[in-house]
Amino acid sequence: MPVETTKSTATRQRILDAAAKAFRAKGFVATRLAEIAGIAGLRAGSIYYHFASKEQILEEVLDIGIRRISDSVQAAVGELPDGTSHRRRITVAMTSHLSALLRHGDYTSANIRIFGQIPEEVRERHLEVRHVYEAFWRRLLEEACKAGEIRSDLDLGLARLAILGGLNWSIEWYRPEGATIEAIAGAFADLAFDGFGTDASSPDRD
Amino acid sequence: MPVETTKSTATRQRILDAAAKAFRAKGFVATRLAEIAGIAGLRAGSIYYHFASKEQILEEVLDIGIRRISDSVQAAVGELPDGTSHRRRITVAMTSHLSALLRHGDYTSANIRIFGQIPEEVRERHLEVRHVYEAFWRRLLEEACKAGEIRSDLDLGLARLAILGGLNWSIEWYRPEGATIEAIAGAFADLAFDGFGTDASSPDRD
DNA sequence: GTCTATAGGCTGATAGAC
DNA sequence: GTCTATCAGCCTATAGAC
Repeated sequence: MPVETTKSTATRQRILDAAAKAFRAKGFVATRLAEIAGIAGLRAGSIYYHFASKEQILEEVLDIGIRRISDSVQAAVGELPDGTSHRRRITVAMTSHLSALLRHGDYTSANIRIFGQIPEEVRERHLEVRHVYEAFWRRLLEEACKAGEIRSDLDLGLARLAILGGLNWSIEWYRPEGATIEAIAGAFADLAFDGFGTDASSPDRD
Repeated sequence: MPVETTKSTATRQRILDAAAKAFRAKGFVATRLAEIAGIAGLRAGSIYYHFASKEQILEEVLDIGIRRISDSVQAAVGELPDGTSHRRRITVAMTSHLSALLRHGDYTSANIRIFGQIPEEVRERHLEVRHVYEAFWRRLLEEACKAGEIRSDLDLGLARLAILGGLNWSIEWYRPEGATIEAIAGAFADLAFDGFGTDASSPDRD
């Protein structure tokens, strides 16, 4: 284990950055240590001064990824003044989630993208961190529902999955040249609250 | 190249089935030929009688995956009687998409899941097939919009991405023990058309 | 702290027997 | 058609010089 000097910390950081970028682009197994080292500006063998194994790098990248999303969303929502409408709170959460995903990209995208393909033990350990974030969203929707801003006949779990799914999927199609992140998130939020149907498409309801 | 006998075709099929299952679960690079062979009931070397390379197996699996989704959705929508509402058509398309994804699973899920992590040349070639399916959805939404069943102030491209994103993301969380595929698709369709907001959450609009 | 060198293991692919 | 045997290459990880 390396002593904590500034140089060590900085190199360690460069390795993590490089790994996140590579994992995001090619996946965990397809990424070679030599490639990570290359991006970070050193040789493959040197990585082992900072990390015990490739898998340990993966764990840290995953951890940082979900934490960045979680922290930024909770901070953004937390900064809203008391009495902010739940619609606004949810919109801000969606915007912040998308921004963390697409803007500070590598860690967060790597997390989302390779999650289905990592070693089982790593996944199980990481799931705990995810559940904390999920719980935040569950509460957010529940409170909006209690306040009467979300229909009470709704399956909130499915709604949460639909929202986060639509947002997370953006890493597959988002291109910086297109609509801004804020515009996308805003459109998705409006869609989630109002739907895209008209009165003409309204079905018979009980 | 193998002659087309029934035995050859059957074994070839078993290899593809095995590959789809493995690719879905572990990704392309992490899947070993020995593993595919094991599931298919033969030895790694024997695969090369049926396929020229691991990459060629991947291409076929991807192709079959997107085609299964595309065919099943277009067939389901095509069977609807003339005059069926656009809301119903879109709901049927969503249900069929989700069903192809989660029920006949391996090829379709593999396609969705590993798409971001495959060799570049394979990806580019495969994108063409995807665009055909996307075009179908674009038309579906456009027609609904023209018929007045979708708000005309909407960005249909974003709406399509939101819908398909929410659906595709289900491979990350769907479990057969939970809600049925039809129930999920129905809930998502209602969500897409009506949103989950109430009058109380309706913002000021122009 | 980072390097070079290399061990040790595994993998995709090929060749030839059956 | 499928097997066994094997090659050549690549990769993670380690050891020791600097």
